[in-house]
Amino acid sequence: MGTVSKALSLLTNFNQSRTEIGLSEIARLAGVNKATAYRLLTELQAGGFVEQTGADKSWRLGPEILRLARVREAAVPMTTASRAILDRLAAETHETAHVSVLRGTELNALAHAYSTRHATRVMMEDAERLSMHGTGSGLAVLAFSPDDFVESVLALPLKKHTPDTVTDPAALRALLAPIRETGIAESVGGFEADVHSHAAPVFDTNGLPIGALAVAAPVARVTPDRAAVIKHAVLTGAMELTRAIGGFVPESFPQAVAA
Amino acid sequence: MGTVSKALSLLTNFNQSRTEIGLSEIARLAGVNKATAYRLLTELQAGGFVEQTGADKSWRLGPEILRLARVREAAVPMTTASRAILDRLAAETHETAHVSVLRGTELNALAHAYSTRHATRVMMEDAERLSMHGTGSGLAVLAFSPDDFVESVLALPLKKHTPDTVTDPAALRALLAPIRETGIAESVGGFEADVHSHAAPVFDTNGLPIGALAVAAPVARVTPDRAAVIKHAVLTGAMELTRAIGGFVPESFPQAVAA
DNA sequence: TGGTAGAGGTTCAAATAGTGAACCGACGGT
DNA sequence: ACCGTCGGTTCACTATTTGAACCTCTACCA
Repeated sequence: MGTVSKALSLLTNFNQSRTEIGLSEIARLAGVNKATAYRLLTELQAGGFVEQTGADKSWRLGPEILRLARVREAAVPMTTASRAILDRLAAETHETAHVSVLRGTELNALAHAYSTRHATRVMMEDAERLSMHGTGSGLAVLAFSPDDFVESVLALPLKKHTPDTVTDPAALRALLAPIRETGIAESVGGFEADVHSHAAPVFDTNGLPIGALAVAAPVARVTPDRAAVIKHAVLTGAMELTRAIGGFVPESFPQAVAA
Repeated sequence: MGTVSKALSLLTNFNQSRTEIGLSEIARLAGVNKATAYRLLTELQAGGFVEQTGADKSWRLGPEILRLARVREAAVPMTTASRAILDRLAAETHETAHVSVLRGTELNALAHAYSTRHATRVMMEDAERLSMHGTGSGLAVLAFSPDDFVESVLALPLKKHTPDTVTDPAALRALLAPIRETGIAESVGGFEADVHSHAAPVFDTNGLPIGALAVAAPVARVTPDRAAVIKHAVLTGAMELTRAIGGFVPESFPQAVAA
C-alpha cells in the first residue's frame, strides 16, 4: 500500500457524524502509526485538504476540498443538474427520489429529494454506499456496463442485505436481460426490507453508465398504476440528466424508450 | 517534498477551465516524471479522487471529492449558510457580495452573489485567490487574528497588485487598528483598480477568523450614504454567518457593533 | 498531592517505498 | 514511410517513509 493511499485513507475516515478527529484517534482508525498519521496530516494540511481546529487541536477537512468539488461539478455537473430533476421526480411519483454515482465497484448516493405526500417515506442519507447487486440503481448500471466490469463485480463477495437479496451470479446475470430490454431496473426488498426501487442508468460522454436515478417506495404502495407512473418518470428523468451532463445514450439502450 | 504533496499537487492543477487533463500534460504541469504521475494517479483513482474518462484516457476529479465536500460542509457549513446571506446582501447594497475562507496565508473566494441593479458590477470568480494585505477581506481577517499569524503574513513577499496596494508592513499594521475599533475593513483599489470593498470577519467555534464577508463596488458609486448602508449590511451579515456556522464572536471584537 | 493514562508532538536508525531514463506499441499528421 | 507524441511499463538506484521510544502536558482519581 503506497503512502498516498494511506494519506487518502485518513481522509475517508471523516463522515457526516464524525467531522473532527484527534491525532491518536485518526491513527487508530486508519491503522497507521501515530507519527505517520501526523506527518501525513501536516502534508495534507499544507495542501489545504485538512485543517486543525484551534481549540483541541483535532483535525477536520479543509477548504481545498470545496474548491475541488466545484471543479468536479464543472466537469460532471451531476449534483447541480440532478437537483431540479429530483424535486420533480419526488413530486410526480409522491415518493423518495435519489441519484447515485459509480465509485469503483460500488455506488455512492449523491443527492435525494423527498415527497411530502405520505407520512411514511423511504429515508436516504447522502454519501450512503449502495451495493451493485442489491439495489435497483446498481442493476441499472450493471445492465449497461461492459461485460468484464459486470463479471468483476459478480466475482466479489456479494452481501446478503436482506433475505430477499439475490446473490447468485447466474441469477443476477439473468436479471440484467429484461433491464436491457426496458431500460428500467427494479429491486424489491433487495437492499432494505420493504423498499421497492425503480432505477434507470445515467450515461457519461462516452456512453458508459456513470450512475443511476432512482425512486424508492414502500413495497405496499407500489400498485401497478403507481409503478407505471414511476417507471415513466424515472426513465424520463434519467435521460434528461444524461443530456444535462453532456452524456450520450448508447446504441445498446432501448431506443424506443430513450426517445 | 513528500510523495503525498506531489499527489496533491496533481489535483491542484485541475480548475474551472481545465477539468480534464491527459497523463503527459498533468506530469508536465506538476513537474513530475510521467511514470510518477501515472503511479500517483492510479493511487488517487483507487481512492475515488480522480477517474479516467473512457474516451481519450484523460483524467478528471472523482466522486469521492463530492462526498468529502459534503462532510466539510457538515463540519463548517460556510457555503450553505452563506448562500441566503449573500443574496440578501447583494439585494440590500445593490452591489456584489462575496464570502471567502482562510486557506493558509491566503483567502479563497467561496461563493458570491450579484445585484441586478447596476449594469456595471464587480465580477467574481469562485475559487479565486485573494491576498491578505490587498483586500478588505484579508485585512478584516488579519485584524482579529493572533499577532504571530499577522507577523507571518507580513513577513511574506507582499505583492503590489495595483499602484494603490499598501505593501509596507508598518503601514499595514497601522491599518489594522481602526478595523479593530469598527469591525469593518476597507480597501480602495488595493487589489483591483476601481474596486472599493468593505469586509467583516467571520469567526469559527474558537473565536478565530475563518474567513470574511465582503461587498465590492466600483469606487465611484461608494458615496458616504451608500457606504453607511454597506457597512451596516456587511457587519450584520458577518455576525449572522458566524452564528450560522456555530461560530463565536471573540471579546476583542467591538461588542457595540456585534450586538 | 502524587500517580497514572491518555492526549499531541518529535526523534532517528532501519527498512521500505519512490523514482525516472529508457522503452513499447499505437495513433495522427506530413 | 517517417516523425512526434500519446498512454503505459520496466527496473536498478536511492531517497523517503516508518515506528518504537521518548517528551510534555492535561485530566482524572485515590
